[in-house]
Amino acid sequence: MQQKLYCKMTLRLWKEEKAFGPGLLCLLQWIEQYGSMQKAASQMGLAYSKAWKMIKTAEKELGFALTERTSGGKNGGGSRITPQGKEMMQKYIAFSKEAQMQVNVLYQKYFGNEVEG
Amino acid sequence: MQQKLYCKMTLRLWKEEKAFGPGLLCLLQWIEQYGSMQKAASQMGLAYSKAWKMIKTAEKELGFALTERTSGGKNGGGSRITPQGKEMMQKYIAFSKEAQMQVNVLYQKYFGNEVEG
DNA sequence: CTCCGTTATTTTTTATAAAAAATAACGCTA
DNA sequence: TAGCGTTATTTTTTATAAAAAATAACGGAG
Repeated sequence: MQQKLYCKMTLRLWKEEKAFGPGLLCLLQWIEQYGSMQKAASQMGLAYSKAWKMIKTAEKELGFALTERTSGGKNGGGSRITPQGKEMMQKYIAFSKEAQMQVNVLYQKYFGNEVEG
Repeated sequence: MQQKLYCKMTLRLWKEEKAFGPGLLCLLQWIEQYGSMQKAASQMGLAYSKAWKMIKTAEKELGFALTERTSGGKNGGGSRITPQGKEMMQKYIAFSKEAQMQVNVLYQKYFGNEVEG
């Protein structure tokens, strides 16, 4: 049996550059779990330098810090999510979830009777 | 004054590979206007070979022809949109439009009070 | 049969994005 | 002071995507 036609939706927040999207959300979630940018990037199969640039760009665009990062010290330092960062994550998750549900309904309305194959 | 935060939504239809998206829609619209893949691609600043691959992939995934293409003859041939292709375009446009409206409402709900700057 | 302007297809080149690597800095510990 | 494990940053390399180029085929007109 062949795979059915389906719809992928992506929501990205922009200013001059991309400010927030699904990749960044995922990265932040892993940072939250590990307390480390390096471990988070590694978990995602992402180059550390890429992860670092994503966060740097997003924070510049948003105008506030998503993470608080320290280097050096007992365990070498680490990263943690700021309250504003956490709020952003929660809002984006809720926004995406609700949007996805609505789009699913619309997709059924327009493409629900597509044959599979 | 700085640009405000806003949201970009993209809707892509998939099977194994990407089957339909905003780029392909645009390409088909220019083909409809010009009756030529070459002119349409040129209009979009797109390489002809890329345009050709996009259509070929989409038609393979969807399982039906979006365009009917002829080469040779009086004016060298050309491309026209099949009835199924036209229907696909119309459905995708309506789907996107309605989804965009709903997402705009949601965006306001979640991010409508963001400061600009 | 040759010319024309298109589509069809493959190959080569270029541009872009990502990864990898290398180095520095940080600040605590011992 | 040296070592550790992290973040910070730049440079180099690699991978991917797109563009460009080249060639063939098509089929009607002259």
